[in-house]
Amino acid sequence: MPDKVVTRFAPSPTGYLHIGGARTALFCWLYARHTGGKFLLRIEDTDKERSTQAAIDAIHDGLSWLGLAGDEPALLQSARADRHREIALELVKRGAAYRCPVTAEELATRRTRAEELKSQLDASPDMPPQQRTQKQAEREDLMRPFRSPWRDPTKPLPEGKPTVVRLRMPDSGDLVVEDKVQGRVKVAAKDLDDLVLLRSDGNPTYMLAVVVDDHDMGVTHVIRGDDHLNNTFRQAPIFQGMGWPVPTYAHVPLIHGPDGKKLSKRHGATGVDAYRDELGYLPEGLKNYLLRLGWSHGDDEIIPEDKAIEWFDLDGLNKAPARLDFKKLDSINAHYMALADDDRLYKLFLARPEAQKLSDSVKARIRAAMPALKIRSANLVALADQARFLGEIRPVALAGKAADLVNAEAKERLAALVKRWEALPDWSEAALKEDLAQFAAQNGIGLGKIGPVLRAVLTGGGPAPDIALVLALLGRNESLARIKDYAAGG
RNA sequence: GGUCCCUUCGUCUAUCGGUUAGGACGUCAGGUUUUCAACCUGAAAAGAGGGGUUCGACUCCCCUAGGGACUGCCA
Repeated sequence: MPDKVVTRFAPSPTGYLHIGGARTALFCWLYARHTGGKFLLRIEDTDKERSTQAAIDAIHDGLSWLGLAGDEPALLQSARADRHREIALELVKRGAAYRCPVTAEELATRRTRAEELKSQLDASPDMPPQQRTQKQAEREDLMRPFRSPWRDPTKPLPEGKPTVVRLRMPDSGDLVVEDKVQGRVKVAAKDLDDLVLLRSDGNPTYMLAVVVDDHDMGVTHVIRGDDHLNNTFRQAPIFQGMGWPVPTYAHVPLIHGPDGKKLSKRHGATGVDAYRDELGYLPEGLKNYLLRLGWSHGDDEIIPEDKAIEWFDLDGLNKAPARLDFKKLDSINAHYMALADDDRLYKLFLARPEAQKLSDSVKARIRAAMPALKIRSANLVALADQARFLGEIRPVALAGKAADLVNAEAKERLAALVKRWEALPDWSEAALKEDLAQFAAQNGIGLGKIGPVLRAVLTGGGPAPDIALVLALLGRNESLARIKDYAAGG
């Protein structure tokens, strides 16, 4: 009987939920759902500087927006320091770790010396060969993974000097991980250093905390960014030192910006809150896109949540990092926009800054136009842009291309038309429909050309309105053909 | 520098030794719509390079190049 799957998402609070983190959270969540297991949350808040309550709230906020809340209340890593210490000491007792008096400063000096040597070697290519090889040897020695002299248990500790607890890495041989995404990965033990588990002030390090927490939470599958792949070889020996089972690992590639470089602030949106607030995406749209980024199920593109749960598996994950493509995000989100409930979209629209100063009658128009607005908007920003024209009824001078479409007489009539519209308490279906048809017929410009004219007149050259939008405003989404019939038939 | 990971159209990807290398987004052309959008049809567009293994390689192995991660008493 295999144990129930337990996955976890363990972000450190940085002020927002990173889009890449959101994707790994999604994978963890989907895998738990797919297998009927549990999805847990842990906040790695041991860095007191960064870990404010606001930063933690931001993570929860992003996750709940995406519908990825944990199955149990989130664990705060900082609250478990005692437990971590306990394990560190147990590890020492078992001989899997040891106390070491070498200070951080001493280690830093080592690194500085190595860099010094490198710049010396680089700066003087004509250095005498003997001197060169000597310096190179010294440097290589310094660059080697750190093994403390005190890993020898018989070496006595200096009196009164503070110590750290270091992990005793295996002396030789290879460490092997069967990663569900990356396959079999092997690292020689000699390339790993004896990392610190407990600082000299008695506080646990990340490497220790992760392992203890994962074990205590019963995590069976660690699905995380592949920037942690190397860390696996530092963590597995800790599990083994305690005689704990090592979880199954799946290291998913990171998301890169459109230019192929690691996603960073300069690419624009890195936090999911920006995708929601600034870019106006729907959570289901963003989720579907994120899922397809690095994972596939044949040729399927639009994958609703129930299908995602049914189909998701670690096997489908790609090994290469994927680039963000906003055009494709738009296209996928557009599907979900068209599917979304009108009232829901209307509420989302009302919450946006664009909607703040609109009058009630304009809002009513927009609500009425929602069925047409949503099918032509890839996201809420585009929707707000489309809706803008519904709120900007005002006569302005014809300009640009639109002016060529009508003669002087027509312009006058149009001005009158607009005046009449403005005088209306609200746009009634009959009035507007009639006016449109009449205007078109009188000017012989065809209903189709009314679009640009309207645009110039009503919005002063703003966003392109759409004849279908005008119709939607009337509460309908009729075809242009019907309007033509109407105009022709009188 | 060391260790590890990655590499199919511009982008996301399918292919799990035998295909005219498929799909999606984007792009371009045409059609429909007397605007835009939407929609329909079509087109261009890919196995990083070099060696092997094999009857046969995008697929397996090696090398090179290019990207990335880690290399802290940060997480």
